[in-house]
Amino acid sequence: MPENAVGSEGLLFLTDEQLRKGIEAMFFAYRGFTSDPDRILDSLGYGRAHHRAVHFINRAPGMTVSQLLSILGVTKQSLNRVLRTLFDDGLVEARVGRTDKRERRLYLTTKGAALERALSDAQRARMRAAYRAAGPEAVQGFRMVLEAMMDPELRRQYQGLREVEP
Amino acid sequence: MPENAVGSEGLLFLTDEQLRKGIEAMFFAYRGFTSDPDRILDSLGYGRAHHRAVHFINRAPGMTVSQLLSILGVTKQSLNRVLRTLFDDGLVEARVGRTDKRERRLYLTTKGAALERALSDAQRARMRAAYRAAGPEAVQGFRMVLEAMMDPELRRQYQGLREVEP
DNA sequence: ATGGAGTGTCAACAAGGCTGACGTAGTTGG
DNA sequence: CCAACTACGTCAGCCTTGTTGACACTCCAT
Repeated sequence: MPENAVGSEGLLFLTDEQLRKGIEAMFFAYRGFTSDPDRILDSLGYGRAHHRAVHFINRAPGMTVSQLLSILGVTKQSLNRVLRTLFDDGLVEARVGRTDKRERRLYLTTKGAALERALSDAQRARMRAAYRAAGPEAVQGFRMVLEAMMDPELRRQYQGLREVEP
Repeated sequence: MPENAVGSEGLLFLTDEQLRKGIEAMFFAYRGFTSDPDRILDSLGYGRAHHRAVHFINRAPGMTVSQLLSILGVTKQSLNRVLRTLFDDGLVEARVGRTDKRERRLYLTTKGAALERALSDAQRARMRAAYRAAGPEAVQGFRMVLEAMMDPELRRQYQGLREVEP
């Protein structure tokens, strides 16, 4: 891309035009990013909120409700509406905390894990294709810019997720 | 980042773990990406939908309603609700098309341009900081991956915006 | 045993998507 | 010149997902 050339000393490349391109790239790419899971979710009567919940419960099984709340950054009323449908449909189950019995530890059921897999397969396929098309160094850069763009608190959530014992 | 090392031949890096990291990076980064404009919009009683409209009208002044519809990917009823408030508040004005009088060409007013500037300044500041932190090659990679992640039709929208004559 | 934390729930509301249907002005093709 | 189509607006109604405020319950910790 000669017209898009980046100065080798890395000072002149921060024009408003470059920044605007980056902003629009985020906008359009995010649309693509969510479109495949959205189709699956739609066909099942779910929305993105369900996807997010299922994703992070799969990511860190045994998570409590308030941990999930803080990751998702929504109110508990909002999350609860979603969690309830997931319970009712048998995708997620809650087990009472062992040491603290007020807590409800969240787990995917077999059925929930199947949905999670379907959703993430779709999303990974797109991500894989994009990674392949762009190449390894591009992927490195992609991740670096995204991490730098997060709020510090969110960056901690991003880096600090681990499995929790019930 | 040694623990994150990418194989120099670029074949082994597409593990599920790498892909999952990329997916979550998109999720958290997008939250950061929208947070600064969101604060400004909130204080004025607007939402993201207003931001998107104002952004693209600024981007390609003289755009018709249906062009904007196709870029935003929403229904006209939805867009109209937003446009009406922008007209009423004097941020956007519509001029009847010169050759085709059915068309309404959209322009920002001085006031609208001021809001657009405030919003994009905030967003650019974050983007600039992320770019600086990540470095020029990272920016290149960032853009490449994002472009590869877009739907082909959206990619055309992304690349093909230009100013339109009324 | 009392305060506070973790959770559920009810009610009410708003933004911003959607569909379907209809109207009006203006353009275009036969 | 008229019929058909296009661009746009609008009304009505629905859904998801977010919000606030209030209240109740269980349980942990001091």
